[in-house]
Amino acid sequence: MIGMIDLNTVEEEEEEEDEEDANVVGVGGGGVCLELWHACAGPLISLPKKGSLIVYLPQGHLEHLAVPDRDNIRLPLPPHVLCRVLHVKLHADVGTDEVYAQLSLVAQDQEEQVEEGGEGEGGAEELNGDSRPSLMPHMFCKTLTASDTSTHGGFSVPRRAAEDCFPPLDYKQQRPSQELVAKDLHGMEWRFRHIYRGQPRRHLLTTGWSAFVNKKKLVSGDAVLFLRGNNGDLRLGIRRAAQLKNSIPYSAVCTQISPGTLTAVADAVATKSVFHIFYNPRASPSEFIIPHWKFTKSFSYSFSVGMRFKMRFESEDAAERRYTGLITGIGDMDPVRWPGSKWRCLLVRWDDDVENSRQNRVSPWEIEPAGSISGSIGLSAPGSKRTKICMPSVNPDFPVPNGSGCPDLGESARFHKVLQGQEIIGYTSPYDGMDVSRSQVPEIRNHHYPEMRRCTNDVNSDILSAAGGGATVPVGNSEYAYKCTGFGESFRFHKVLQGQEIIPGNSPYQGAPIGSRTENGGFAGYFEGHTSSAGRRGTEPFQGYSVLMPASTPSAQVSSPSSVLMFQQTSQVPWTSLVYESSKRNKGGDGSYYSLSNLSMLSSGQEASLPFHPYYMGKEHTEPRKYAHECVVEPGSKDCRLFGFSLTDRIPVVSEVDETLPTSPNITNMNFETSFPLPKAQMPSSSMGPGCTKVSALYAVCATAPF
Amino acid sequence: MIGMIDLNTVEEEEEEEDEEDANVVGVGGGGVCLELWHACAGPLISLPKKGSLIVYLPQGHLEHLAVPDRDNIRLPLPPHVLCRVLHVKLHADVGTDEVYAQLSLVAQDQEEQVEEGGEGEGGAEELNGDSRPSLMPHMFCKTLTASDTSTHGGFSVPRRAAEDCFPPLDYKQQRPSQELVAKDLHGMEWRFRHIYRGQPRRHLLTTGWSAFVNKKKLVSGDAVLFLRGNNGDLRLGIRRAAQLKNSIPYSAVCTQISPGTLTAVADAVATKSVFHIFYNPRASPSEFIIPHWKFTKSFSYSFSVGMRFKMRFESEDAAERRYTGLITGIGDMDPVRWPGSKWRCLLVRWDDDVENSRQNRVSPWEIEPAGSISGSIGLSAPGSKRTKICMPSVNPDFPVPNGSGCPDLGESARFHKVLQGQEIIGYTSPYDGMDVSRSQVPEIRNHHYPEMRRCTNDVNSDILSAAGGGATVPVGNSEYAYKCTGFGESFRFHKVLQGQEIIPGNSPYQGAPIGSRTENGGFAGYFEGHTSSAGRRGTEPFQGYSVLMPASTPSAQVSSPSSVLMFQQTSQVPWTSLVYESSKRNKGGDGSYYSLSNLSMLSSGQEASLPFHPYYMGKEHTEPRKYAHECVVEPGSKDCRLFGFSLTDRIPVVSEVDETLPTSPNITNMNFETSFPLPKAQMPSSSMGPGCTKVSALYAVCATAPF
DNA sequence: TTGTTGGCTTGAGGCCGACAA
DNA sequence: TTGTCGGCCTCAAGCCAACAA
Repeated sequence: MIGMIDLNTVEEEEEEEDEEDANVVGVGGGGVCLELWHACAGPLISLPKKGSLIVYLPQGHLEHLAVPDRDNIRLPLPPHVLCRVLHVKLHADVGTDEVYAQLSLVAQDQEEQVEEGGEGEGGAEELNGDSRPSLMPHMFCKTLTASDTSTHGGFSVPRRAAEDCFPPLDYKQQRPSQELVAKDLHGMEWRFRHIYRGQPRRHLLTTGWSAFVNKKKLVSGDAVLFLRGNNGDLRLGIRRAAQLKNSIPYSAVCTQISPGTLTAVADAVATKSVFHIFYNPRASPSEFIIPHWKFTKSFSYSFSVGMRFKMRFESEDAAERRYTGLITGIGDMDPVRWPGSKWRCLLVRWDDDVENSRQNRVSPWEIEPAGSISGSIGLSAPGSKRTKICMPSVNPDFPVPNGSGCPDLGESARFHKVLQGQEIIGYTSPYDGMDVSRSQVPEIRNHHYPEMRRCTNDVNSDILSAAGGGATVPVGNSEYAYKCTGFGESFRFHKVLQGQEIIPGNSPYQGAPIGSRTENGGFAGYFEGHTSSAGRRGTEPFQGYSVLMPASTPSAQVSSPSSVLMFQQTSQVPWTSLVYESSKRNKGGDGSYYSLSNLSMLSSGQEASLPFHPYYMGKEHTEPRKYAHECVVEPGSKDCRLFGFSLTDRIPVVSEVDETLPTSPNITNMNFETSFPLPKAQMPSSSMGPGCTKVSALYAVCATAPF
Repeated sequence: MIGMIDLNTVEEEEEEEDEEDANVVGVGGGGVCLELWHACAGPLISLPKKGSLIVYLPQGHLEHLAVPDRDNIRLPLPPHVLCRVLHVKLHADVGTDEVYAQLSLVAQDQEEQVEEGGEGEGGAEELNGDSRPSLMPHMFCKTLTASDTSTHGGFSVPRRAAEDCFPPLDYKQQRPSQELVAKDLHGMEWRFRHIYRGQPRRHLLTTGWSAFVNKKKLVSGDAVLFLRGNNGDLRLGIRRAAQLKNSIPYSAVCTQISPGTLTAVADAVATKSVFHIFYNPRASPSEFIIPHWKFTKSFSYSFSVGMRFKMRFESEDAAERRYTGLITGIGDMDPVRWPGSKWRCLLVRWDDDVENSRQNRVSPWEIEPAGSISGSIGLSAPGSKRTKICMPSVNPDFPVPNGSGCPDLGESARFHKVLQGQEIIGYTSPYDGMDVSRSQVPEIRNHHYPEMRRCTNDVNSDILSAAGGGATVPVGNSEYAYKCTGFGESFRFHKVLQGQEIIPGNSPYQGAPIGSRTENGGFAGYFEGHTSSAGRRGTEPFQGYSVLMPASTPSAQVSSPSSVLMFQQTSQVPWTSLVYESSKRNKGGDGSYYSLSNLSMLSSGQEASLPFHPYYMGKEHTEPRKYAHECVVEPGSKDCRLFGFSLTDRIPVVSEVDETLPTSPNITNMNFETSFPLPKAQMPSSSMGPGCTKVSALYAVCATAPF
C-alpha cells in the first residue's frame, strides 16, 4: 500500500477528442484506458498526482530493485529526494495485464520547495488537483469460480451484473442471446456469446469465454471485471488473485534489468533532470515514494523509544488491518551508505506479531503514535463518537493531525471490506440530466474538458463547515491544509472482502428499463422504490444528481456468502476532496478554502426493496456517522447533503485540467472561469491548470439515514 | 551484424563442476546453455569477448534505444568510449526464447589503453582468448514445414538428423519408438515420442510435439534445433524466422523501458564504474559496440569524398551481400550533440540501391575502400586468384589491411549460404581417441578446463607461414596483429540458405553403428566410404582429429530444394584464431607470435558415397582455394593441414581459461604449463588467465582435396 | 440466484499409411 | 527421403438442463 490518490493523464483513447498527450502507450503499444486501469488496479491502488510533490527514497527504491549486488551499491544520492511528479503514465503488462505506472520525477531544491511549497505549493497542488471524472456508469467485478474457469462450461454472470453492464436481451425469445464485444487493457477485443438460459434462467457467457480464460491464464480465484462506458462500450479487465508465476511482468522486469536505474537517478537528481521510476502498486510493498506532506508530517510526531504506535497493514487478502507496537529503537538502518536516512529508521516490536511476519523496522511516515486522535473506527473501534468527515478518499494517505477535524481515512477506504460480496457503487444515472458536465458548464467544454468544474469559496466553506464540525481547517493553517492536496484520486473501487464490485446505474438501454423486468416472475417490483426515486429526480431540484435514499431495512443477506452483494450500503464511489488554504502570498490573500470534491452518490437503479443498512452499521453508527465514509451526509436531512452542502443547491464547479494540455508554462495563463480568486502560485512547467482540478463527478454516498 | 567472436562465461549447468561464476542466469532464472545459446543465435551472431577492448558509441546506442524523446537527449558522454568487456552474460527471453546478451563494460582511459594496449594489450587479449571448447557433437537444425507445425500431425525428423542426434531405435520392432527428453534454453524439459514408421519408414516426433509447437508459438518457417551433448543429453532450441509479434522480448524491453540507461552509462563512464548494455544480436542492426581494433583500424584508411568503398550487408534472409558505393560526404551526423563523432560520419551513395533501402550514412569501420585487397570471393567474385587464408573466423570483424595477407573473412562466414539446405558441421568423433582435451592435457584438466590448450610459438608461426603466404603478420607489427584478437568465437554454425544445420559425428550409441543400418533396405552402403574413413582414423597419425576427405563427386542434389543437405562441403565448424604480437615490452621480448586457434575438422560419420563438391565450387575453385573457408588446407596434401601445419603433428596446446575463475587479480598468477613464453602483460582484474585462452576444440575443415 | 454436475454433441488433435515430389 | 493428404479414432471443449445450495 502506497496510499496515494490517483489522478492521471491517461484518457480513454476512443473517447477522447484531444489525445496529444493523453494516451499512455503501454510498452506493447496501445493506449490504456484510465478507468479500466483503475478498475484493474483495485480499490487500494493510488498514485501520486501529476504535479504534486513527493519524497523519493532511493534507499527504499534500492531495496525494491532486484539488482545483482544491491547491497554493495553506493549512490551519490541523499536519502530523501524531494521531487515533483511531472508525469504519471499508466501501463499494462502485455503478457499478464498487470497494471503498473511510470512516474516521471524531477528533483526539487528544498529551498525552492519551501518558497513555493510554503505558499504557492498549496495553490500549485490544487491547480493540479484533478480527480478524473471517470463517469463509471456500470461495472462489476466477479471472482471466478471453479465452474467459471473450468473447460467444461462458460461464465456465469451475476444477474444484476448482466443487467447493469450488458445490453439487454430480448427476453421474449426462448433463449435470448447476443454477442458481446469487450476490450481489454490493451484495446484487444474479446467476443462472447451472452445467453440467458437454464432453469432457473441465468446469464451465461459461453462461446469465447474459455478462449479468454486460456489466453489470460485465468484461474479460479482471479477476478474479471466488466465495465461499460457511457457510450455503451464494454471494457474487460482482470485482477489476479496472485501474481502470475512463470511470467515476469514488465513492472518486475523494470526492477530487474536496470541495474543502472539508480545511477541514472543519481545523475538526474544532480542535474535536476527528469528521471523515471516504475511503480507497480499491486506488487510493491515498499513505499519509496511518499507524498511530501506525509513525509514532513512524520516529523511533527516526536517518536521516541518506548512509544507506542499503530500502523495500517495490508494483509494478503488485501484487507486492511491495523497493528500496534512499540518503538524499541531509533537509528539509521544503513549508517554507512545512507546516514541520516529516515527510511525504516524506527526499530519496532509488534504487539501481536506471532509469526514474525512483519518487518521490525518501519519508517516514521508509516506509523502514527497510538495516542493520535484518529482512533480505530469502523468495525474495529465503533464506539468513537467523533464525526467522520472526509478527506473523502479511500486512501490512508490523508491523515489529519489531532483536532484538525480531518480524520484519517484509511479506515474508510477499506471499511466496506467487512462485507462479503462485491461492491456496488451507486452513482448518477446518465439520463435524467445527471451529467452535470454537459448541462452546466458548456463554456468549459470548449476546452476539451467536458467535466471541468469550478469551486467557489462559498461552496467549499459551506461544505467544510457542515462536515460534522470536524472538517473545518483553520484559516491560515496551511501546514495541514495542503497536506490534503497533492495526491488525488480519480475514482476508486472499494474492495469488499471478496473484492467484488458492482457499480450500478440506470441502464441506458431502452429495451430494459430498470424495475420492469418481470420475465420469469422474479423481477417484478425489485426496483419499485428506486424507480420512484429516479422518477422524482427529474423534477426535483437535484440538478445533476441522482440521490437515492433507500429504506433502512436490515437484512440477513448482508452477511450471506454470496460473492455479489446488492445493497446500497456497499455502494460507494470514491471521491476526492482537496482542501487547502490559499497561499498567504496569494494576491487574493484572503486565506479562504477551496475544496474540490468528488461526491459519491448513490446509484439509482437499485432495488429499494432490498435491505439497506449495511452490516457494519450498528446502531451506534446510525447517527452522526462515526464510521468513515466517503462523505458525510447530514443525518435526517431531507436531501443528501455533503458537509451540509445541499445537493439541491447549484453545484460549485471544479475546473478540470485535462492531461492533454501541452506541457508548457503558458498553460498557467489559461483563464478558466472561476468564481473564486486563483492563487497565483508558481507552476512548474507541467500541464497543470491554475486553480482548477479534475473531479470525477460529484458523487454523494448516502448510506444511512432515509429521508 | 556486429561481427565479433564469441566466447563466454556460460557453462552448461549440469555438466560443469565449477559453477561459481559460470552460469548465466536468464532473467527468468535458470542457466543458459552456452552451446545451445549459440546454436539458437545462429551462425551470424557473435559477441565481444570478455576482457577485450571495445569502443562503445553512445550515439549509436541511443539510436538503437526506443527512448521516448530520443532526439532531445543530451548526454555527458564522448562519442567514442573505450571500454573493456568485463563480462558477457547470455540470456534467453522467457517468453520467446530469443537469445540476447548483457555486456558489462567499464570505461578505459585512452592513455591506459595506450600503455596497456600498446603492449600489454595484445597479451591480455590473448590471455583472454577463449573460444569455448563446446564440443558440439551432434546437432541439427530444421526449418519447420507446414506439416510440422500443423495440428494434424507431428514432426518429421530428417533421417540423418534422427540418427545423429537421437538414441538409436530398435529397428527390429515393427514400430520402433522411444521417448525423447530435451531441454530448452531455460532448462525446461520437453518430451516427445519418437517413432519410426510409415511407408517408406521415417522418423517422426508425435506425442508431445504439438504441445511444444503451441507453447513456443512456432510457425512454419521457424526452425528447431536439436543438439546432443557428449553425455547424450538432448537440447532443444528454436530460431524464429522473424521476431515474434505481440510479444516484446526482454531484449527489446531492455531498449525500451530504460530511458535512464544512457544516463547511467554516462555516470558509469565518468566514474569508471561498470555499466551494462543489453544486446540482442539477432535484432539489433546498429553496431554501437565494436572491437577496438576495428575502430582504430578504420583510421588507417583515409576516406575521402569521391572514394569508392564496399560494405558487407546482411539481407533479410540473413544472407550476406556486398555492396559498393561512393563516399559523397564526410561530416558529423549530429554536430550539436555529438561533435567529432565517427558514428555514421560518412555520407554515401550506393551503387545499386534502387529501393533506397540502405542508410545513406555509414561509419568508417563498416566499410572498406573498394581497392582493398580482399576482393569479392566465392560466388560473387569467384575469379580471384588470391589464396584465402584466415583470420579463421566466420566473422567479418577480422579484416586485414592491404597487403598484410590477412583477408577479410566475412565472405567465408556466409559462403555456404548459397547452398540450400541445412548445414552439416562435421567434426571429430568422440571415440577413436578424438577427444584431444582428454587425451593430451590432463594436467590442465585438473583446473577444470578440460579442453584447455596451449599454443607454441612454433606452431603458430608454422600455421601462419603456411597459410598461403599471406597470413604472416610481420613481427613487430602489433597494430595489425592485435587487431585480430579480442573478439573470439566459441563455435559458430554456418547458416546456409535455409538456415539448416547438421553437425554430424559418429554416433556414440552402440546399438546403431553408422553404416550398418540396412533395415528396410534403404541404408546399406550409405556410409561405405565413410566407415572406411572412420576405420582408418584410429590407425592414422591424426591424433585427436578425425579427418574425412570425401571424394569430389559433384552432384545435382546439391541444388536440390531439400532443406537438409548431406554434403561434406557444407560441413564446417567455425573456429577462432588469435594472432598477435607479444608486447615489445614483454619480458620475453622476442616478438614472436602466439596463435590460438580453433581448427575446424571434418566430421566423420559422413556418407562418402554422396556427392562431394559443393555447388559453389566451380573448377576455378578447385585449386588454390580461393574461396574463403574456415581454414586453408594445402591442396593435394596427404593429410589435412591447416596453414601447412600438419594435423598429424602434436597439437599445440592452447590454454583455456574458464570463466568460472573468480574475478580476482591473483588469477594472473596461475601458472599454466605453456610451451611458449607468456607475455607478462598487465591484466585487468577480470577473469582472464595469462597466456591462455579457451578454444572450442581444434577443428579443421577440409572441404576440398581428397587425400 | 448461481455453483456444480452429468449428459450429450462436436470438432480439434493427433496417429496412421498412401502417395508423390 | 520427406511433405502433404485422407482416413480414422479419441477426447477435450463446450453447450445444455438438472439439481442443489
